Formats: sequence, C-alpha cells, structure tokens
Amino acid sequence: MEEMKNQLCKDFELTEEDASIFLRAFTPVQLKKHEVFIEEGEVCHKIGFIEKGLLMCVYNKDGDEVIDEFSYENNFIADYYSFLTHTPTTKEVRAIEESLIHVVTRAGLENLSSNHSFMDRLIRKINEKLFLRTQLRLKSLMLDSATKRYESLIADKPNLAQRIPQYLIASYLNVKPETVSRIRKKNA
Amino acid sequence: MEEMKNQLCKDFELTEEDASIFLRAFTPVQLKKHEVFIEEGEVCHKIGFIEKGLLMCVYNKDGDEVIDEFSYENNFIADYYSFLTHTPTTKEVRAIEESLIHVVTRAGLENLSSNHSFMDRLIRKINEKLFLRTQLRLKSLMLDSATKRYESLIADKPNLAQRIPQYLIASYLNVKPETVSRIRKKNA
DNA sequence: TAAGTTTATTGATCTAGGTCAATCATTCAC
DNA sequence: GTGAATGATTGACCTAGATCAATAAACTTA
Repeated sequence: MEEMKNQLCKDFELTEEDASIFLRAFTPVQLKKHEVFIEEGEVCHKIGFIEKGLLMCVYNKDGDEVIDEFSYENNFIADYYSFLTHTPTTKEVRAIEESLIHVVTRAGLENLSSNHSFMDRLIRKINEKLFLRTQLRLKSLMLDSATKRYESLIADKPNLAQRIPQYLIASYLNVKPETVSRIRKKNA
Repeated sequence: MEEMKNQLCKDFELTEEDASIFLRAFTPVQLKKHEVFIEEGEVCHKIGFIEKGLLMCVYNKDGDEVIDEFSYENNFIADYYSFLTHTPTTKEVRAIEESLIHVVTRAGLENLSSNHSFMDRLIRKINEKLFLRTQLRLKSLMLDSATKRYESLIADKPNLAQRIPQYLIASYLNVKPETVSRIRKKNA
C-alpha cells in the first residue's frame, strides 16, 4: 500500500495527504490465476489498481479471444469504456497470474469526488494516461506490420513479454500464434 | 459562437457562465480547403473547436497517408497526443473542407485552469470523450473486417460519409481505395 | 517421474486485401 | 464549354497472414 501511494504521488502529482485520502477508498482483492475480475456483459462499476500480478482485458470474437490490453503492477485495470458509459462490457477482465489488486467502486469514487477537489484533476490525469496508451496502440495497428508490432513489444516491454505466454502475445498483436512463431523463427 | 456555447453546455455540463468564460479564450481562424492546421513535426500547442467544416488527422506511412480521424462541426480537433506529451506530432492536421474553427492555445488553457476550478472537470470530460472515441476505433480495427468497418461507418455516420471522398474513407478504414470500391460493388 | 494437458513449431494450403495498370467518371480551371 | 486534373472502377495478379493438421516441447499434477 505504501508502494501504491508513492506510485500515485509520482504518476499523478498527488500530495502525500491527498494520496492517503484516495487510498482509503480502496479494498484489497486477491485473484487466482485465470480468475475473472469483470465479467463480459456486466456494467463495470469498479476499478482495480494492481499491486502484484498481471491481468488482461479480452474481447470475444466469435469464440476466439482477442486481447485488448495487458495491465500489471502499479497500473489500473478495468473496463473503463463500460465504466464511463454505464453500458455492459463487451470484454472480460481476467488475471493471467495470481494477483493482488486494490479495488475502488464507482460509489467510492463519487463520494471522494464530491468531497475533495483534487479528484477532478486526478481523474483527468488518469484519463490522459489511458488516452495516450490507447492512441499508441491504435497507431501501431494502423501503421505497423505484424513483425514490427512484435518487435516493438519486445523492445518496449521485454519483462512483460517474458511473463506472457506466446499465444497471448499473439492475440494482443492481433495475429495467430503460428504467425508469432514464424516471426520469431525469421528473426532468429 | 452562441451555438458553440450551447454545445459545450450540453456536452460537458458547463453552466452558461463557465461556458462564456471558457469561450473568451478562443480566437476564430478560417481555414481554406486543404489548408494545414497543425504541421507534422511541430509540438501541438493549440486545440481547435470546429464551428463549420471538416478536418482530419493523417499519419504519413512512408509516402502514403493514413487517416487517424475525421472531425467536424461541434467537435474539437488537435493532435492531442502531442499536446499532452509535448512531443512533436507524427501526424498532420488539415482541412478537408473550408472550415471555421475557434482556437485556444495551451497558454490560454493553463491561464483559465489556474483561475477557474471548473476547468479540471471540463478537461476531464473532454478527455473522456476522446478516450471513448479512440477505444471504439481501436476495437473495430481489432475485431472487424474491412467490409464490416465500411458498413459500420456508413451506418453510424451517413452524413459524414457523404461529405468525404471515397479515397479518404478508404484511408480511414485502413484499406486501399480499390478495396472500398469492391466492397461497394459487392454490397450493391 | 510418467501421463496428460497446454504451448509452440512447422509445413501445406487458402484468402482478404494489396498492387499495378487500364479505363471511366467527375470536378475544376480557364 | 473544353481540357486537365482528380477520383472511382475494374481486371489480373501478388502477398501477409490465416487456417488446418501434424509433431514436438514444455509445463502440471498425481
């Protein structure tokens, strides 16, 4: 929890005090490997902050899983689209590794927001981060070949790539496992 | 400008008064067809609000243009990625039609922000909208075929599709003009 | 550690969409 | 209006990545 506080202060320019107030709204939740955090079809009313572990958001494309994003230590995890729009999720959020996360509910956030002026700025900054991440992902899908996307992922997130089985990396890159296998072979 | 005020009040839950304050920071700019609003390589320090007209953000993929987004009446237009990160743009923002936009600079926004508490919430809401848009676009690229993306565009934004030449629609859908032509033929 | 499952690799095809080139249809400038 | 650009269509081919199927590794877990 101390680590989480430091991270929040650093990433979102919170004062120690505001960070402490913010943290009080969270409850720890332990997730087993493969355990579902947010089910497809429910409206997302909660946001997790990952202390330890690794999760993913996955779309279901007629039976096939397509990974929208991975999230790991010191990052938030949710279906933020559903959270903002109050519409049912079209993806599932699930733990890849056993994970310890801290969860805040919509009610908890609203309660904080109405009592503390730092919240608007904090949420604004969280939004900005998410926006930037989504933009980069969109850009790489629009402009880069499968090979380039693979190489960028390995270059940018070598540790993450280590932790994730290859078939999930494939899904995240929007290609089939066989393709990743061939890219690796070619690059060897 | 009255229209813009109404739109802002409606979209971002601003009071009339706050909207008026916000509006004062904007300056009108007239853009000719094809005129560049933000050049590739500069850091984006301004955001436009489109009163009349149509603009686009385009990436340059070794000589080829790839359209990131269209923006039209009552929407903002900028390279918000560059704006947030203070890094040089990797796309160009250009008018498709002759356009009248209202422009606010970073300095103008910062000035407002430090004097008015409504700004954090406003910017938060603007961010949220952008995030949602980007998410939808990413999702369609990840999950849908070219044909499906074309059909969705026509279904969701029929008026917009009317105003945009087919080769730009193709670029937005991340396919070649020939492909759009074939999709249309098949669907006819 | 052996059996059973889950991943990864490899080869042989297949297909959506790309490329190139020709033709046709529009729009725009004079 | 006429000619020159610019945009759209069509056909013949090509290619990145998908699909299917068969092994081969690599982990579970008893």
